[in-house]
Amino acid sequence: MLNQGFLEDQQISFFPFPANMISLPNQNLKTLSPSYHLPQHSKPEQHLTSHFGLPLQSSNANYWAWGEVGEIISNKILGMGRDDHHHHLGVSGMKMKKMKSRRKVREPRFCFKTMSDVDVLDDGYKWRKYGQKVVKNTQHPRSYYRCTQDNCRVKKRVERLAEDPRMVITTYEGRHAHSPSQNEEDSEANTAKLCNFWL
DNA sequence: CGTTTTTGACCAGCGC
DNA sequence: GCGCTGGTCAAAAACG
Repeated sequence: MLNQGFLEDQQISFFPFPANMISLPNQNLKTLSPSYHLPQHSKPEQHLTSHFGLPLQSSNANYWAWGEVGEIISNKILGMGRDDHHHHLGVSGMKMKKMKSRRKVREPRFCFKTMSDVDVLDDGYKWRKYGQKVVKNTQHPRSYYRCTQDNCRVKKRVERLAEDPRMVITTYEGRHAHSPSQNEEDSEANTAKLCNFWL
């Protein structure tokens, strides 16, 4: 049975990503273990299927990948977070006022699963960690990251599979309103490769 | 010393 | 209402 869900009223698309769509720029590969390119056979994890409300799709590529094209309904709280300046005006973060629910904002979200011994894959963007949580029925904590770019509210969370600690689940939420970090000298190549990702 | 991470507390949503 | 759970905040600590 699927989890209650934000998915029920939206269209869902699958991403049986070809391996080359997900592969990271060469520059970044050195930070990854060899096993990153040597996936082993694995089976879809049942609890993940229900968590995301999506059947996993296998491919013969290097990755299990799945996701959605769609939107989620945000909560009705406005003025949260440091990219919103309401709380600098005397409303403390923990005493935020509930504002009238604006038009519901929906954010695209998708996730994928890779085999890697590093938790945070270098995707060309700069992230700041803002939380970590141990979720039920898992032994590895889930980490929450936010894009450091101003006016960019993209978030991602990273967790490791309890059943197979070699696997990392990365979930992106939102869409970047800017290009990946300009610090990398071959950022053009990065952008070229990653554009498949974010479009 | 500016930026990022850590970490416990807080919050909202859900099920009962 | 209460308790559980996942997501977020923010102060302090760590980092470079």
